[in-house]
Amino acid sequence: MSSDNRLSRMLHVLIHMDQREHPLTSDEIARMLNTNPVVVRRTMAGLRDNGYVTSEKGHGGGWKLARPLDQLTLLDVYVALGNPPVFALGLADDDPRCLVEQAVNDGLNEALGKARQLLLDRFGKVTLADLAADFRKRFEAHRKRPAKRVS
Amino acid sequence: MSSDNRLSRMLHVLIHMDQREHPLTSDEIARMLNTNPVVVRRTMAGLRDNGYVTSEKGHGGGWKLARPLDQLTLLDVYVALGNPPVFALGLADDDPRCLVEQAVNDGLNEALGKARQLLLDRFGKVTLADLAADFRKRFEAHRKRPAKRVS
DNA sequence: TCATTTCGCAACCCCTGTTGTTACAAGACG
DNA sequence: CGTCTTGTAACAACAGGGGTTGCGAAATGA
Repeated sequence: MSSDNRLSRMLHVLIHMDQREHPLTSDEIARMLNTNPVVVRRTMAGLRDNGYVTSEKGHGGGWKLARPLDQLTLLDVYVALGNPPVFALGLADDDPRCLVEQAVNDGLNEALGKARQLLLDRFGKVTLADLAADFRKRFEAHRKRPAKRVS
Repeated sequence: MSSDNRLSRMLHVLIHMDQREHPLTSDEIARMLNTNPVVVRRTMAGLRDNGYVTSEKGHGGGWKLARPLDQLTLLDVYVALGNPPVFALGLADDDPRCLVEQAVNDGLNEALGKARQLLLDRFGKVTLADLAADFRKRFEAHRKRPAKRVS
């Protein structure tokens, strides 16, 4: 597992939750994600703390969406996960004495900062409803052409 | 180690190499980077294989720049390091059957792809000479005002 | 009341990739 | 030949996401 899949997984789950009436249990979600319920609870905890989903214990319990998908952006979910690092690339020393390294840091920071900003701006503009709409389009196409296309 | 510091380190070293006449040994470089010579050789190997630096054994040996800094971009160095992953974020499944997950992947891939492209485009436009020029500016400023400024 | 369902959470191990370290071979120079 | 220096293999250290087990607590239903 080289990379952090939490955002991807949470988006996936949230859209499924919107498609269903009843709450989803951690166990059901775990099967969707090919993982196990503890990982699900651990990851969803941030979304719960931010009020995007609610969890209920006992019979008939599980996870429910707390707001419509068009009021939830990818950025909201990303932030709810605790702003995990975007880049695998980093600086050798954040506050170096060497003037050469300071110049290098500034050059890299400018490029990384711009890329990060572009990414997060985009995340902030895309709602989960946008992704769900894309899903519905695929679903319609799939009904008409259920055979596998191998391009 | 949360992130990959090789690019940052190599940029740092290459600019120092340009400031000096004689070859730099792995040992000297290691001291600059607060690491040890084996790490230096391992990391510089990619730059050597791409012809950006040369290495010589024995007395008076070490590492030398093989081309001027204005003919070396950050992208060149990045690629010479083997195109390491840019993002710490990734998809749960690269080729999912679930249509919801496909929609999520497309949404994320678009945002990540654009950010990656912006970053690498920028890397391709900045030469090591640009960073060196920034260093020289800092150096001049430092000579006039050597006292620490704490903002 | 009691059993069952379900979340909450701590504690641990596993995996992957960078970094650090030791050891040794091989080439270059005096 | 002796020393300097790179080249490389092998392995430990470390960090962070992910997986697993175990147990507690709350809600439900009989």
